[in-house]
Amino acid sequence: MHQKGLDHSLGFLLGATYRKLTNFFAGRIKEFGLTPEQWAVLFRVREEDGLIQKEIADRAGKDKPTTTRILDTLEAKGFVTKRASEHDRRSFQVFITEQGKETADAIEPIEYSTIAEIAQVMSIEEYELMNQLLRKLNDHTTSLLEHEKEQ
Amino acid sequence: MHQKGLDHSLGFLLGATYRKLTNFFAGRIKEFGLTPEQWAVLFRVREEDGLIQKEIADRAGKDKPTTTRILDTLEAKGFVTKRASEHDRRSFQVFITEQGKETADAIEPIEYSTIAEIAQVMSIEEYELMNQLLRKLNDHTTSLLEHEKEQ
DNA sequence: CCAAATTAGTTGTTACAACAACTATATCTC
DNA sequence: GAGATATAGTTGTTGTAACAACTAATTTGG
Repeated sequence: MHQKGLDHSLGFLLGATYRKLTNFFAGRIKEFGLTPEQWAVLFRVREEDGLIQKEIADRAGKDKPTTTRILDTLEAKGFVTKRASEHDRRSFQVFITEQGKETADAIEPIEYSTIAEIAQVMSIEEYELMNQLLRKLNDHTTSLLEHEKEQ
Repeated sequence: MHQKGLDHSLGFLLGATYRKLTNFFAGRIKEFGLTPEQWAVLFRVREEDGLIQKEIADRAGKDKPTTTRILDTLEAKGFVTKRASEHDRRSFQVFITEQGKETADAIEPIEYSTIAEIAQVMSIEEYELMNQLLRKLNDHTTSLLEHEKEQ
């Protein structure tokens, strides 16, 4: 891959990096029958049992349709179960299953070691700084997007 | 959006940031009938006329199927044309049309100003550093991935 | 110089993401 | 408390990405 002028855009660089990192991680967890995005959602379900889908969507940074579909997949695979909420008949609470818990427990250390492996090229200070800058960018872009939609 | 514990993973942060940035930019160029990914490909075609698809794919950081489909879309919209290569009958050369050139000329400054607007939250030094770190990460992950496939 | 390997491109499939439109329920306001 | 509004979730559509399987053409190596 030449990727001549790869740096023509920040978005390009961000996208390329994200995809490679995701693909690398995907290879590491394929054996558990989960994609990185399914893992991101399962992680949130494990974080707090009984969350409703809207809350999971918010925490996972995904929109409602995407969350619905990923949760459906996770349910079909037996990693989570849904139950109609008693307080609000519009919503469903999501619970992790035994199988889901076991799988999550197995994947979590793999995630950490994968990040460690990938971040090997830089010092801890650089890594922290990059995270901090990315978060700044993320927050700023979020507010720009929200501003836009208000109009 | 709470995004409680957003930082649980570098991949998560990278993905969320990339998507927001892309969406923001998408809103800015929608009027030209192009998505950010289509723009990324058109940019490469404009960069050098007569490239074959494989070369465009490499430069755009996309795989062959994705490039084929995006180029088909660009051709259907009248931004590029394909012509069978005379040197190699397997391949097609891609050329930008007048309409494609005009559109690219209009979008390029928008891309720059969008990046400038988004990067406003940090200093030029921070921006350069972030780019450099991302590139490091990108290169390292690329080599990890290539390593993996050799086996 | 010919069979084997490689390369350019396409097509099919699965998974996400964004957006819009929709149903059902809940909340707000007068 | 009834109508307007907002919210939770689903479904449909389009675009992109990854992977596998395929065709056709080219290159390589004995």
